[in-house]
Amino acid sequence: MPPSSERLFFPDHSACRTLTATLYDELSQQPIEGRERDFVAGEALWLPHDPADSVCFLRAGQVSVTREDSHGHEVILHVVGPDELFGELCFCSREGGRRNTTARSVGFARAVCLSYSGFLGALRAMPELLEAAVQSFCVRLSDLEERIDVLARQSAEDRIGHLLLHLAASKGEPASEDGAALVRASHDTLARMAAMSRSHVTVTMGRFRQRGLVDYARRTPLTVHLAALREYLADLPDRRRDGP
Amino acid sequence: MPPSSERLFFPDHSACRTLTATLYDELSQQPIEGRERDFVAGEALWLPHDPADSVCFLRAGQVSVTREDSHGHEVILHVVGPDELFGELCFCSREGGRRNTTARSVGFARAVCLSYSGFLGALRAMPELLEAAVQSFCVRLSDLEERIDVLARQSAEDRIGHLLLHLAASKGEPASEDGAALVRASHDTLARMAAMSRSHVTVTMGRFRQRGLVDYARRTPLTVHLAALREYLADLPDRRRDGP
DNA sequence: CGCCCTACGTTGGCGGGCTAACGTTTTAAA
DNA sequence: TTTAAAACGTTAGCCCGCCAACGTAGGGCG
Repeated sequence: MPPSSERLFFPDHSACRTLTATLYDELSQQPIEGRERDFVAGEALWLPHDPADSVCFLRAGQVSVTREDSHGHEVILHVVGPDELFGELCFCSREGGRRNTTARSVGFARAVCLSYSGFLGALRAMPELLEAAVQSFCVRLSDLEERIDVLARQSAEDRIGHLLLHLAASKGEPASEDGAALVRASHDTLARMAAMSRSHVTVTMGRFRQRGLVDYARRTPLTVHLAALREYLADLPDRRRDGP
Repeated sequence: MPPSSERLFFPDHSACRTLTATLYDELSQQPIEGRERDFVAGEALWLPHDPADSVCFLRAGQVSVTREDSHGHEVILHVVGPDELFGELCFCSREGGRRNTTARSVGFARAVCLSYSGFLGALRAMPELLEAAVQSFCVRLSDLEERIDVLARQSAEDRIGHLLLHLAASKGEPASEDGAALVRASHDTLARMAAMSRSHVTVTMGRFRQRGLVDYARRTPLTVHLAALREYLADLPDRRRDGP
């Protein structure tokens, strides 16, 4: 889609994920110490004080990884989709080897969890798995950097707008219309991703809808008009901070 | 230091880094396609439009990885210290395999860069290197999640306070005083990390200093009184957002 | 010594995002 | 059906963090 699109090693993440999925599929059939478990809606995969001693791979469903401060405000760090690796903060988290985050299944979910040694062993045994894992790490890092880029913006339109572009690029589904993407997220979810109040998300999204940058209705997926939104955000007034 | 401190796999990151350093040291003596380069102060290691096709390892100096929006506002994503792996976003960045970030040396710096295939090959060839690389990925992920946790806070004292705690935990040096840590960062740097204005950082830091939570003077490293600051932040008034 | 440059300090004013407190619409459960 | 609970919509007011535009302190360099 970008004007100067050359041949990439992996054009997008779906390729990475498919690769990863296949390999983890083989992996789960190996006799290693990984156990598959099912989770009902809202069940916790781990809590902040749990030891961070395993890596997980999501087979089906959705899992949200959140972090909350002392006052109970919750930030969504990561929404894990099928065939994604997660929980990799293991082995070196600073505060006593604990998770410091909460992982909950959204709806039904099925996940495979591996111990650290089991994970390393599998990486050594299967070269292609190593490649897939590196890809997975890179995707996560890229995702988090993009999240920081979103949170560093101070205007509400800037934050929500760029969050939508990010979600569309990473988890968006193709829309019927051309140059648009479907994003499944409630205003409340967007608020907890952008660290804004829910009502202000609604107000901002309302403005976007009036300008024809997005389309949505109650309980239906958002339609993001990518080019129009991008152009609008680029033309936003320049609020610069104190200079030298 | 935490009350319930059990035996950890790696008590802190210095262990990871030492391990990594040693291994990369061996690595650089292997005849693989990695080349070492020196950079003068302010020189760019890469620019946003450069292809993201290599992994780097910092031997000496400091490198800042930043991202800037369309209006030229700059956010510091990562300050790389000696013996750290960086530039791992390679192989799957969405926008055409470009960096989308800028890496500049702060002062003099020396870095080794490996191609993707060279990196993977080295991981396969040296099992201990694999372990070090996984550690490195985990550190980066943990760091970025903590940054998100900081940026998600809206009060200035909350943001700067938690940023200081984070910096003290990750890059802090032991202070003469007990329960304190030294952090080397200017107000301007803190501002670009917390996405705040420089002047407001100065105001907030001034308040912290008056309360005895930090100590600093011009051009000297900050002294952060960890326990006191933590307690102060926990007692901050509860600004909660609109509930159900 | 005088110069520049960086880093920290200070204030006034203003705008935008949060809080609070509602209302409306739709889905799911009882 | 009734009730409850999400999810989206709206407004008023206030606080706080940004902006602008200064001032001050020191370090490095000629």
